[in-house]
Amino acid sequence: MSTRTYNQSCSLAIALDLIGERWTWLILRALLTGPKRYGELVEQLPGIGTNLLAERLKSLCSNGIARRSGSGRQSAYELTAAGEQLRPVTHGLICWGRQFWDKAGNGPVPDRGVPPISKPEWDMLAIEAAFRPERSDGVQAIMQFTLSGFTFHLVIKNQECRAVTGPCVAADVCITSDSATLIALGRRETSVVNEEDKVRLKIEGDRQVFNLLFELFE
Amino acid sequence: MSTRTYNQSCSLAIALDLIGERWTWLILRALLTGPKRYGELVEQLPGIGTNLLAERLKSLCSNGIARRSGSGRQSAYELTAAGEQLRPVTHGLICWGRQFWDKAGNGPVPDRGVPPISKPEWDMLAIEAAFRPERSDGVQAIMQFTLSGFTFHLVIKNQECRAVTGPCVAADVCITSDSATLIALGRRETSVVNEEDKVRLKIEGDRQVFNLLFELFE
DNA sequence: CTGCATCCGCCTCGATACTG
DNA sequence: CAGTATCGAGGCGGATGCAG
Repeated sequence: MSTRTYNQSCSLAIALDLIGERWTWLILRALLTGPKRYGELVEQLPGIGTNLLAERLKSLCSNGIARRSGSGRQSAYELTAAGEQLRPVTHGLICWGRQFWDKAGNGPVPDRGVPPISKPEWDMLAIEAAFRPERSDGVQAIMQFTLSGFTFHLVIKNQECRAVTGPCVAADVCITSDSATLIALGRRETSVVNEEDKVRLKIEGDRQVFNLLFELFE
Repeated sequence: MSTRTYNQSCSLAIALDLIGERWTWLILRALLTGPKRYGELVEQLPGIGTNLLAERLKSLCSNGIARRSGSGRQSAYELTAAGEQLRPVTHGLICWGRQFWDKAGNGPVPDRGVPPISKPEWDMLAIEAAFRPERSDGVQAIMQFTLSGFTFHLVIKNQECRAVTGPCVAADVCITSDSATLIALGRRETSVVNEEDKVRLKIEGDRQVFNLLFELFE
């Protein structure tokens, strides 16, 4: 409960006092895709101690970065405006981290032998981060993804891209696949036809909109 | 030496495995203002254990984020291209952290009673982060700062702003002050005349260039 | 059943002392 | 000057307990 601090008059040190401790930024990753209940957070943060999660949430709330929404039965945690402002920074960090992936999805510091964990929820922010607004002038589209059974959709509008949990009836195209296949496609290590043949990729709807994936994202 | 890892196939988690541990980002803060020797790093990171610094540096080097430059007598640590790419992300985090300052320079998680530490070196990145490139079209200038005895200069060119340690003979304006005064000026809590009267601010050279501080920075 | 609080073993951290 | 060695304190991870 002592909450170690750098105690420096420096914006960076203060920011790190607030969100620099272990797990905190990953909690924000989860909250950046919408409000989450305590149990959902536990699920999206494999290995976190439940006590630690509770403490981090308390700290985020008392510092005005998150808050509790709803009440009793439906209570959940959501970001405040200050928390929401971390979205572009998080995108930047995600873009930076991409270069350290190897083909197997490992970082340079893998657990000995243990294969890395993967959750389709994490791809939501990764896709948002890969969006290049400067290429999207005048583009408006909704793309729905179902990756390994998890469904979300991307709203592209006003040179912004936002990932939202759940399906969307107004989607221009629905893509059913998994994150590994999408990554391989993005890296041009395979082709759309090939992946459709192998049933790792299904495209329903406007294939022109699907092709935006290659034009607007990197 | 076990280097705990999140072990997730997620760019953000991988990035945090690399630079998310305690002190690491503050080491990068120091290296983002130029190569530093071991002793200089210790000096700019009050409270870090020397063993921890050594371990972090080893880890940064082995992951291709920093490297040793020079040799033997003159050896120092500097960022690689991958490390340098963290500059905009760090600027973003600094901008985000600014809102949590109180008037006294404390963050929301201050050490009980202990006044926060301040080093003019930290202001270099803070000023860089406050630079708004979109306002600087066609502007080219060099501003030299001496804050609490520490001198650096700002090179503004091509809609970019870069802080460099040490003086610059080609500076358009030389500013002698301290960071608290500059912050108060930026917040419009005081005026240039007032601070010059009280000898907390000295401006030598082109005052027009000095005024760029209010136009190009926030 | 969800949302935490408590407890405990271990590992990281922080400070100091020491060495090439 | 540039680290390495050591050791106590505390944060972290996992299991369990408990209240609404």
